[in-house]
Amino acid sequence: MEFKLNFDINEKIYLRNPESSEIGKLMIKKAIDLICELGFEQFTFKKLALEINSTEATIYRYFENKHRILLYILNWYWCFMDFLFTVKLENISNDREKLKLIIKLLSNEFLDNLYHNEYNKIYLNKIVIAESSKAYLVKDIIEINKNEVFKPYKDLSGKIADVISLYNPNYKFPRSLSTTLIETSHNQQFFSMYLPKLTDDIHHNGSEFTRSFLEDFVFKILD
Amino acid sequence: MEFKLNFDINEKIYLRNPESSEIGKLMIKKAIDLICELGFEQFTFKKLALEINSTEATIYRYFENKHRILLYILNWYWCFMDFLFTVKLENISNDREKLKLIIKLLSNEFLDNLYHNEYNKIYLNKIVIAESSKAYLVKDIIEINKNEVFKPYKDLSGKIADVISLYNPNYKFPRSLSTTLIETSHNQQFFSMYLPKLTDDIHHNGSEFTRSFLEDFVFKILD
DNA sequence: TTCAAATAATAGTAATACTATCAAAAATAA
DNA sequence: TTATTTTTGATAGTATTACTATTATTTGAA
Repeated sequence: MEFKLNFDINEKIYLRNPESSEIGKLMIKKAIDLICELGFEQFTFKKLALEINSTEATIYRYFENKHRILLYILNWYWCFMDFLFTVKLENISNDREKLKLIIKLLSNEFLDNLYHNEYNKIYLNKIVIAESSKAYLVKDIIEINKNEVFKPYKDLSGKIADVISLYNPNYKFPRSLSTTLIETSHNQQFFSMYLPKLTDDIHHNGSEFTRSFLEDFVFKILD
Repeated sequence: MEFKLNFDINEKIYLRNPESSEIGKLMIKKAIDLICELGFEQFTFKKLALEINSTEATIYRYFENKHRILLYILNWYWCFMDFLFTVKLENISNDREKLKLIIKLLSNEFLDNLYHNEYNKIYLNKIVIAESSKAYLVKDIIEINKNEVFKPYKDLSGKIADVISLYNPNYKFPRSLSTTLIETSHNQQFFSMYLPKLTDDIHHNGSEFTRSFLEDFVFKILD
């Protein structure tokens, strides 16, 4: 049995909700494929239009620009991760185990085929690793942030910070440690793939290496 | 007395060495100002040409594209940091003090007016924080990396890793910890400026906060 | 079935990311 | 100093991107 996951993505990200039509859903699906394949810089609405047998004009009715599509995809991912955290952590009472599981999820061992096969999760993952920082490293970050488009990321980071504080109430930097975990999981996976000299991943097993690095440092910090 | 710092930047980054002419030097100087002011995405050769009272064609004779200018600037910065590390660490025998100083330098407390006032170091710093990941988060990273354009970054990271290993020879992830320090120093400073909820920097003093977070982080991991 | 909404097809504009040409100016070598 | 090479400035041009606008057609909901 499969479930259809649906998240309420912040309305300010889109002009028309892509979930509200078939072409809208196809748009997101193919955008994930294309951004993964071409990289965000080379990704254009024209190429996406071609892919979905439609026109640029149609896409522009859904999204102001390609940055908004990236935000939409990342928001969906963050909501998905939040959902995964909720589901997978609820039965676990031990805070140490919770942290271990969080790190496992951040290192992308969630790629099981449970839930929702609408979007290609492997592609989604590559996008998160290689493109997610481009969502916030923009000149108009202040304006964009006013629309709460980073709320799902902040919520997710907040949840991890809560577990950190539960595990060690005396630790002074739960939020910063939380974002460091998230961002470092992306960085180390990227580096181990493309710039391995920047890591200690001698066996080239990216996500497994990242997991062990993150687990080691989190517990050294919190114990 | 002031010194003129000169680093040998990898020849594959440029078509013609900007250090070899007045207009070339002005090009880099103004590129730093413009990238800082407009952000890398909005920065164009046309705008830079206008700024240096020249033409796009002239700039294209020095650099293939704007990504190469970014790489040039970052290479200069990494060489500069390497130089700073060498100079400031040579008198220090205590490895713990060395690590502390490294963290201080990574948190941008190097903005003294010693050495070289050619480039605006405050701007340079903002570029490193907000734009440096765009140098490697590109689709053609594999091709680009073949030209050794990230060597200064790898060397710098390697030096930090060496100090880490000297301080604690049993620690298993010196390189990954080193890059995590570098990248986290950028992230936390950016977040504390624009997305403060992602940090614990309640007093909004960016680089001082980053220093204390990283120092706590490193010594809990290594002690 | 009728009517509003969404889409496709097409056109067009301003800006970007280049490439090419050639004359003028500057640097350098004889 | 003049001659020669190199670099620059001025100009032009192309393909692509990032949009906006218009209208005819299709779809779908009342």
